[in-house]
Amino acid sequence: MPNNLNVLDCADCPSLGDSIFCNLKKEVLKYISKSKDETLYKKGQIVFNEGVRPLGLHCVATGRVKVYKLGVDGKDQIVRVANSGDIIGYRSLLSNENYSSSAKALVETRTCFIPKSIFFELVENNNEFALNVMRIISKALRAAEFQSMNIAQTTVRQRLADTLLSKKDILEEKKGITVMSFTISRKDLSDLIGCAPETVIRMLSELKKEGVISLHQRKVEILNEAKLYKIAHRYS
Amino acid sequence: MPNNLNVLDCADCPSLGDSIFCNLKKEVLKYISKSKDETLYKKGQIVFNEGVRPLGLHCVATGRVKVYKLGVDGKDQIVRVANSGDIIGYRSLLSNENYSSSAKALVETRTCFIPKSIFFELVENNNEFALNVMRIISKALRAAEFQSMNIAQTTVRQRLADTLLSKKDILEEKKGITVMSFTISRKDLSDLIGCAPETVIRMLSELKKEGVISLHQRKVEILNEAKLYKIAHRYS
DNA sequence: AACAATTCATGATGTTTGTCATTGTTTCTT
DNA sequence: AAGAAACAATGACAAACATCATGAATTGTT
Repeated sequence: MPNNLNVLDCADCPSLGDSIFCNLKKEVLKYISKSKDETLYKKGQIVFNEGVRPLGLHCVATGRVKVYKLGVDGKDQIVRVANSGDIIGYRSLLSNENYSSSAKALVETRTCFIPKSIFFELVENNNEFALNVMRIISKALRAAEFQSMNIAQTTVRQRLADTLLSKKDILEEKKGITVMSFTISRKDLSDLIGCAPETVIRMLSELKKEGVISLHQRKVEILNEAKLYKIAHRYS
Repeated sequence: MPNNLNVLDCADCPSLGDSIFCNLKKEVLKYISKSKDETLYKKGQIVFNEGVRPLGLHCVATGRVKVYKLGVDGKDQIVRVANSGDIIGYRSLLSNENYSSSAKALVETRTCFIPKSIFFELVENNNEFALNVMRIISKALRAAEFQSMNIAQTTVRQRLADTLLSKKDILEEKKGITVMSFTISRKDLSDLIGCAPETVIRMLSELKKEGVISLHQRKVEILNEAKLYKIAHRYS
């Protein structure tokens, strides 16, 4: 069971700058802080479940959460990965529907829960905030539409390369040198890409043989970024 | 070249009730009408092109428009089909990006163009309107996320059945009896489903052999709706 | 109405990817 | 620290689908 805390003021949140709350006034932030509920999720814990009625907005303060749809026989589809500063569950809230996806903590994660009433108060009375929300959904929509085309028209190898590149900003230190590496399970990778885990494993082995990446347990390290771009057919 | 007209007041638009403008006051509608620009597109004409900067909002008054992304070598991906009352191009407008997809008239289509400035005036000053827009994007996002999972996890046969069912409300008259039929090219069907046109043709032939549909040129008629549901794995 | 240009339809073939089975490895639990 | 459970890796095989080629039908154009 997740722990409930109630400490940090939104104004002091380290992720404030990256969030849709970035241009809200101090007093508004105080008001939100009073009504919010901070929660700590351990790795693997569920933040919310598909099909359930949303009661408010979840905001990732620290950690990482995967948002995924339940597919046929355990074959989930990861819709997006939310990092600190990101909000989750806003789509269902806005269209007044039950959650169309579930959310699960990928690592230890701290979230803030803002009740539905407060969220709609903000949306309805604060233009800047409403526009921020619209921009967020717009970008999510662009990404989702791109993803459909991507799955329909590219090979697993291409998508894998693309996904690895999109994760490259998650840097890790290794003997003082910053390397492009990150930790992810094969199942999560396959759920992101939209294929069977075995296929991901095969493609990873292939890329490893080609010297493009190295693998140590669940840690993937990018060795040849340029080649990865070529494989992904991305030129940026 | 599309014809420019300027006649109908938004308040008299037959699609008003189905649109995001449905709960705007008469005087607001008059104000929009004054600034808008009505255009007639013949079948196959482009409404806007991917990569171009949006200058305003397009609203489909009558007709049907496909919104699609350019994929690799001519393999487009249809994002959605907009009917009368639907708005198109709002996503790019809101996130202040160039169009991420193109729009083309599937049949003779009449649209109204509302300049960017007027659209943002409405969004910023009219809460009801802003919420309508949010709901529209939210639903589009839900659909797009579902589509990703659908393409990743279902067969072409399933998706074809699903797509045919989703078009069944486009009824046509046949000797006085209302039948579930509609006209669509194989290429458009394949761009919707995300596969090669030959595969769609094969699956259509299969369904025809099984007596589930009948084909007369580009007209598809649903003969056995129940079986189509079964094939699509939809139980609603 | 006749021609050109698309689109439809179908077959043959190859690629990509999924499924199932097996073994080794890692991680979790007690 | 040991046993159980989950995950990773790989092979063999099958299914789904794309591609290419060809001819027929349809549509658009003059």
